[in-house]
Amino acid sequence: MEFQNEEELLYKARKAEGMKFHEIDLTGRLNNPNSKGHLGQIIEESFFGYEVNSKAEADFIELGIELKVTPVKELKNGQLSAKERLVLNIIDFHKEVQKSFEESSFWKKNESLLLMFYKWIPDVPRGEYQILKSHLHRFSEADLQIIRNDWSIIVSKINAGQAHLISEGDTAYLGACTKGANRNSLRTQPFNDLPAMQRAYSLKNSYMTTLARKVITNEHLVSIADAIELQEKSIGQLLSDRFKPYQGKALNWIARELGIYLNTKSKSFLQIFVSALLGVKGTSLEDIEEFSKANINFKTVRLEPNGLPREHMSFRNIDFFEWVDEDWASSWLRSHFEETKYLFVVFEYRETKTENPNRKLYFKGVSLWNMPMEEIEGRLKDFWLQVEGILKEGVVLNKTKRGVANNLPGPRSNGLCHVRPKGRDGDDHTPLPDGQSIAKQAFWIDRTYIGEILKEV
DNA sequence: GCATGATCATGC
DNA sequence: GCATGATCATGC
Repeated sequence: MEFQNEEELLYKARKAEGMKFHEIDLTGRLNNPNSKGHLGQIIEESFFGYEVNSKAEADFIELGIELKVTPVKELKNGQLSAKERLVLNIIDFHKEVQKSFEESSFWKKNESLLLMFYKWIPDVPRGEYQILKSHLHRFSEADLQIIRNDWSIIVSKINAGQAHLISEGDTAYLGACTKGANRNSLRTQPFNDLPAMQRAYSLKNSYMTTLARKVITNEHLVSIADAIELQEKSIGQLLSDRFKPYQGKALNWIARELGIYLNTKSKSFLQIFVSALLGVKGTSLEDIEEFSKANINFKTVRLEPNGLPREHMSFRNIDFFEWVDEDWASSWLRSHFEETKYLFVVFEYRETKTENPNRKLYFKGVSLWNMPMEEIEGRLKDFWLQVEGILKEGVVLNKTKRGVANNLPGPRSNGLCHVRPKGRDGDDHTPLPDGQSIAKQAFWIDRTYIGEILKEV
């Protein structure tokens, strides 16, 4: 079927809204177990009636529009979320470095995307999935500035001979995710003899989630930067600049200046502080567009006069059954640190607690950080494997004077991260795969490592 | 002084 | 009720 213009195409695409895949499939692809997951092909073939292809040109060539069929899911709290990142075209490391953004394979193929969102439901046959929304997506100017910057980051890594070290965490909206049957899907790279994992451009899960919520459930977010500002600065630079006027100032001075009440003990302290400094007082941080799309999380850090935090930094509690069920490549830990950026909001004490129990807190600055790939595939991986081994062999629990000791890797065991308890009390237990029960444990990053990252702030 | 196990406070 | 961000407290 040929479409004369995009209105015609969109009119047709919208007719799919509300339909289930078994109502669309005319060629029996749904029942073919070898045609795994290719719901997009059913749409191409049975709904739009054109031959399935994998050409470099866009799917609707005449219109320069690329078709993408992509799942969303419902979270436990009822909110809509992208089920996965949107995987775009494969990157040819050799060719891409010779191009400008405008000539890039990314832009050539994905400038206009016809997105068809369908709802994925666990344990339901694929034919029952329903198309929720057809949407013609064009990048806003502000998004485009960030994506240009992301594209340059990816290309400069290839130029630096580091195609094998690319990580999704390096960029904000546009990622370069691994794509291939397995870890042996390797390709050569132009400036290094080391082979690199095959990679494709992708729009990050967080970007797709934000987009789905906007398009499907009309949720609106607050933006902190416009296209003009983003033309000159990355999000990281922009944030440092916004926070700069307050650097080195005492917290109570800042609070007075901004007309906010800050109780450092309160859990909403960080929200209030950051949103006030960014000029969007009262907005919760997850409702800030740029943070939501780039999957930026927040952590407060309080440095002691020696430049180290007093405490290690805790993350989510560990589900030990999940740990042994997954393998490293698909583990929560790996994906989390590959896909998440952290904005550390750093404060410092200038006196020790013994010198002055009522010491003041000063704002030191912010730092946008993601765990480098070398670290993820190095110490983090070793740690993950070590824990997996202990869980499979059985955890050794020993009652001591101070509670129950275990043989999971503790602080300083690798300089990066460790396992430590985090629960209501010592009786707040969780089951282990070996049948025992242990006080709830969390994943922690060592304070020395945090201190190291924040040295330059 | 720090590792290490334990616990608090808050918000959903 | 529980996860999460944060902090306490003590023995080595």
